[in-house]
Amino acid sequence: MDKRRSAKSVRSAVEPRQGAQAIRRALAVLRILAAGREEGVPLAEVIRATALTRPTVHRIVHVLIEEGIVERHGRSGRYAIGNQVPELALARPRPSRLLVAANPSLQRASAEIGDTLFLTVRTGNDTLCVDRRIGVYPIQVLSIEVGARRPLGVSSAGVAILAAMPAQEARKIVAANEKRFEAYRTDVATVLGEVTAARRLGYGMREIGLVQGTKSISTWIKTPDGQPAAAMTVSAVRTRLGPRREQEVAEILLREARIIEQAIG
Amino acid sequence: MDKRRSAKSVRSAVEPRQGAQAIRRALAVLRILAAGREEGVPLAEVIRATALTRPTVHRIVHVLIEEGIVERHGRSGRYAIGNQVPELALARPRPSRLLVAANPSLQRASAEIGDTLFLTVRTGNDTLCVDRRIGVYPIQVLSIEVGARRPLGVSSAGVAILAAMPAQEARKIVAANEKRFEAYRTDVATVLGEVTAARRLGYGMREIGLVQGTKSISTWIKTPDGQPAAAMTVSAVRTRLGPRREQEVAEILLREARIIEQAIG
DNA sequence: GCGTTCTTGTCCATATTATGGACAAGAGAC
DNA sequence: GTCTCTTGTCCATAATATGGACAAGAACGC
Repeated sequence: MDKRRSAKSVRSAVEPRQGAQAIRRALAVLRILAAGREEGVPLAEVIRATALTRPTVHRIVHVLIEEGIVERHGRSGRYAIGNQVPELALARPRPSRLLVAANPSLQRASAEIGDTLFLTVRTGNDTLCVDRRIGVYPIQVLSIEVGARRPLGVSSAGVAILAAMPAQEARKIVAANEKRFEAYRTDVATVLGEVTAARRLGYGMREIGLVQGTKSISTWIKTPDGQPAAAMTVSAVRTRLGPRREQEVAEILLREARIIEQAIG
Repeated sequence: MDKRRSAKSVRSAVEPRQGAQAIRRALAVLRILAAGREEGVPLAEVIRATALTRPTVHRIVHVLIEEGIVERHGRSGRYAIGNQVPELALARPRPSRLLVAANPSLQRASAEIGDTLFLTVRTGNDTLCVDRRIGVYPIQVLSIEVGARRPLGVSSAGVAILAAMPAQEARKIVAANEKRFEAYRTDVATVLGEVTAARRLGYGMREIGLVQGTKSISTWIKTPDGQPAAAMTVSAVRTRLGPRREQEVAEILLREARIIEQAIG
């Protein structure tokens, strides 16, 4: 408790504000629910993912239902993000600067590559798909949709974003997501290995994508202050991304990532 | 405290869940911030509008900033809805059912009337503009944008929505908004008078719109269970909405409102 | 310059609030 | 029937969030 006093002058950067445990917990719950999209998430999984106790999660979720922030699905009893969240979101200008800046690059790269392209941002300890372009090639990986949210580290976009940040910060995020990795059949060590490999390679890559038989390549996009802002990903059936083509695709993605960085600078 | 026990069996409908004061307060703050759109709201106004104390609002707002839910604008120091809210909103399917159902009616009415058309929903104690169609007439009321949020009662859409609900419930909402009416130079008595007039007339009307020199006409749209779901509004410069044309416009709005009610039923 | 009136930010003793262990009850599986 | 999964609830208690009081800064007038 004396720590608080001594750190007074640098608090904003260093020390989390106190006196709002409940609010922080409610937000943690909301973020887990957001990962469940329309179908929602059963209570037990929220408890697991947040490491909170049953009564606490139960209370939070039900208060949020009363407030319209969370909805409960009739038959399944799963909890999901409610109507009022997009209503609050209308207060912000849309589309975001990043989306505007990335648009031409996505257009260009999609035409050039022909496979599905994703734009993914970091939000807290998650990755969030914010844009998608379908290519011209007849076989496309469509399983990841705009709004898809996963723990940072389980997708190639997540690996790329982690690779673009200071190693220590990346380790902290990966550690925080440990409990959630189980559901994706991975673990802290595997993810950190992939991140290191991505740093060496200059881009993120997954031989085995989240979808069976697919392969993904991701480049990171940094803000002027060096923080990773987003990742640009190509996903395709594995046979379409052999070593030679991997090289080609990576070069296009790297080129466009630099262009987007200029645009948001 | 003994009340809680006796009401046990009907709690879900009657009694608000306890043990989450902080979360409820944080949401109240967020809703006020949402009304400030991009420009945001100064802290003092949040304190006024929520009737919370300064330290409480300050703490809530700054925790929400740390969590990315709220942003603070550089020069003005105002607080606004942050980036992470639309990110959470991506978890929901867009566009909403109402928007889909109302689309053809808005199209048709807009072409027929020629003035600006708004679709407005109720969210808590607020009205929220969720769609807008610009007409063909050269003078258009454009000051109200998608995302605009006001206390229920200050706009003709709000009056229409209040008129469509049980009188007692409407009174409760109007009373809850009392503190926020000042900023719009109105009060509880005036609003209740307008609501009564709207009930008699069958639609909401404001001779003096929120924008100087404009007039608005609104019809309500109800869900199958009789709850008001939205309002459909025409705004125009006052001279364009004389008694005869008011009648015409109201009839078109009433016709389309019934069609939308069928579509969402 | 100095006072006045705004604003935002902070401290800390305190009472209220949120917490979680323990238990209950319901739904499936076998 | 039992076992195992889920969700929901109670209530004594500790910890949390609260708000009165104060500080400090900004903008204005003179």
